[in-house]
Parts: sequence; C-alpha cells; structure tokens
Amino acid sequence: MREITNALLDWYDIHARAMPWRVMPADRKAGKRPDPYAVWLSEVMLQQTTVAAVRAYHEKFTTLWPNVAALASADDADVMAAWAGLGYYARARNLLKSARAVVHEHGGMFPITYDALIKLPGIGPYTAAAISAIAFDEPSTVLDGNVERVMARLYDDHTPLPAAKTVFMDYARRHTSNDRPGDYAQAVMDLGATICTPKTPVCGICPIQSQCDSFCAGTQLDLPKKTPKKPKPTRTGIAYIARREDGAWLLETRPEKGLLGGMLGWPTTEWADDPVDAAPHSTNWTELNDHARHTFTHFHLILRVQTAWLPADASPNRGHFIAAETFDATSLPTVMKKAYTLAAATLRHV
DNA sequence: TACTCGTGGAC
DNA sequence: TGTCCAAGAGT
Repeated sequence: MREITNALLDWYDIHARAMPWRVMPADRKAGKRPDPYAVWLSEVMLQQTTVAAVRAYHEKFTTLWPNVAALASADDADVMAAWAGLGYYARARNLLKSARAVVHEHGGMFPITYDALIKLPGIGPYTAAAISAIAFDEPSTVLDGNVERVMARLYDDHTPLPAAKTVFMDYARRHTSNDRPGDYAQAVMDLGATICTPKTPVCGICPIQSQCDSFCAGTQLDLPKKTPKKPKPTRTGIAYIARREDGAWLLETRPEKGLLGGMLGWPTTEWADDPVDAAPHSTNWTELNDHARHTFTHFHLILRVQTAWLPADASPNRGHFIAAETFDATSLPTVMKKAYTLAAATLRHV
C-alpha cells in the first residue's frame, strides 16, 4: 500500500508536468499553495477534456476574470461566449452559479472540504475530491478515468465499468496519501495520462510496474473492461442563416436546458430523423449544396444550411439581430461555426 | 442504472 | 473515415 504511494510520489517529484494552475511539488514542499480559484476552474474545464484543449481557455478565463468575485459579477453571455468551443456548456452555466454561491453564501472563500464542495453546482464526486486534495491538501481520494484505469490494471480487475467504480474506489482509497494528498492525487492522474495510457501503456518505465498484477498477467491492454456502448444514430437538421440589408446577422440564444444550452447559434429546426421546417422568417430561403457534418456524444448530425437576405424592416418570429461589427463567430459552438463557414461566402456584405 | 451532454486529437 | 477517448456531472 504505502510502497505504491511513495513510489508514485517519488516519480511525481521528478516527472510532474508543469501546468499554469499547478504548483509543482518542490514549490509545494516550500509551502506554496495553489490558488483555489485557478484549481477549481481547471478541474471543471478538465472534465472529459484534454489538458491540451484546456490550457488556452484557462488562460483566457483567468485573464478576463482573475478571481471568483470577478467571475461572479460577469455577464452570463460573456462567459458563455468565452466558453464557446470547449463543449459541455452546462459546465459554464454551473461555473457561474458556483462563483455566485461562493461570493454570496461563502463570503468569497472556497469551501475546503469534500462535503461542502460537492454541494456546489457542477462539482461532483471527482471534482470535489480533486479540489479538496489539490487546493487544500485534504486526504480525499480522486477517482477519474485515469485512476480507474490504473486501479483496474494494478489489481488485474476485469469488472466492467461503470459498475466497477465502487470497487476501484476501494482500491484507490488504500493508496491515498495523508502526508501529501494534493501531490498524490496529481501523481496518480499524471501516471494514467502519460504512462498507464489506454492503448500503449509504457510499462517499461512505470514506477509501480513491480506491483502491477496486470503487468504480471500481461492483460494491460484488456483493461479496464467497459460495457459496450450503443451505436450513434444520425439525425438531420436545418440551420437558417440570414442577414439584414445593413449586414446584421440573425442569431438566437438557445434555451438553458438541452443541447448547446444557453449558447448563441443560428435558428435551427429540431434535430430529428426528418426535420420539420422552422424558418424564422417567411422569406425565400436558398439551400446550400454542402452540409455541415458534426458528431455529438450520442448522435451524428447532418446540418443542412439555408440562407437569405432580409429587408431592413424584417421582424423574424424568433431570434435577434446582431450588428455585423459586433458579431464574432468564435463565440459560437463548433457546429454553428461550421454552418457559418459554409454560408459566409454567399452572404458577403457589400 | 442509463441517458444526455461537445469537442478535437490519436490511431 | 470511423471509433475511441479525455482530470464527469446532472437527471
């Protein structure tokens, strides 16, 4: 038990990867503590998202809103626009709710314990454990995809996920460090991200190879077992991209709940097997030859694109116009940006 | 428990 | 190209 913990901490002392929100082990030993705001932001952004994708967004957010008070007083639309492209937009909505709760219900100070953190929106079991361990050195046990994989292999446990989560949590608890909880949490996740990887684990340089049951059995590539997932259906939709004579674009803020909730986008039909026309204006729409293709977590989308120019006095039945000078395609979710790219050439303002 | 909820990179 | 996958949470 302790042997593995210490081996991982020794490995982490040398191989910890530098990240903007991370306090490196030497600095932590010297008494430096991470900024809880930066840690919280990073952990929410890292949910189902790679470090490479998060870096630029973390930098943007800490520049625009350097602390939780600044974020709490930000405009919702600005935060959603800044999150555009990162995905899982409920995270951004919950981020704002949590920031405001921290400011208005916790006096601007982040809760320290797992039990208090998990009450905040967007903070679940993993993130509560990660923040309490990394930011506050509470001895919480993190169990993310990395740790699940490391534990499945360490104990050569072929129980399929997600049912195996509770068992893997029991394994993980055995090794959690009481002396250096923050470093340990990051060490075991770094190991999973860089050495104990899903497809090509580098067992030859693994600091706990001698303790690893699946290395002994040669079953690394079979683990962790997962229950097979259902195939993705293909749905179709139509996006309506219109400009007024003065160049303004017709956009729509999507409802809070559901796909791309709270994000700016083009008015569209429902995305279904056979979409029903839902044009925002009774003008003559022109359909492009090309379609935007996009894959979400649980379905493929073929998005047809129709364009139109609208008169100066147009009053569409939904959406709102955004002036050409104000419109910024980078504040759109990716699927909407794809549609825009297709339509832009035929809607050039002269 | 099972489904919803994005995106981009690796292979 | 299609599939898998990445520091999951909410319902």
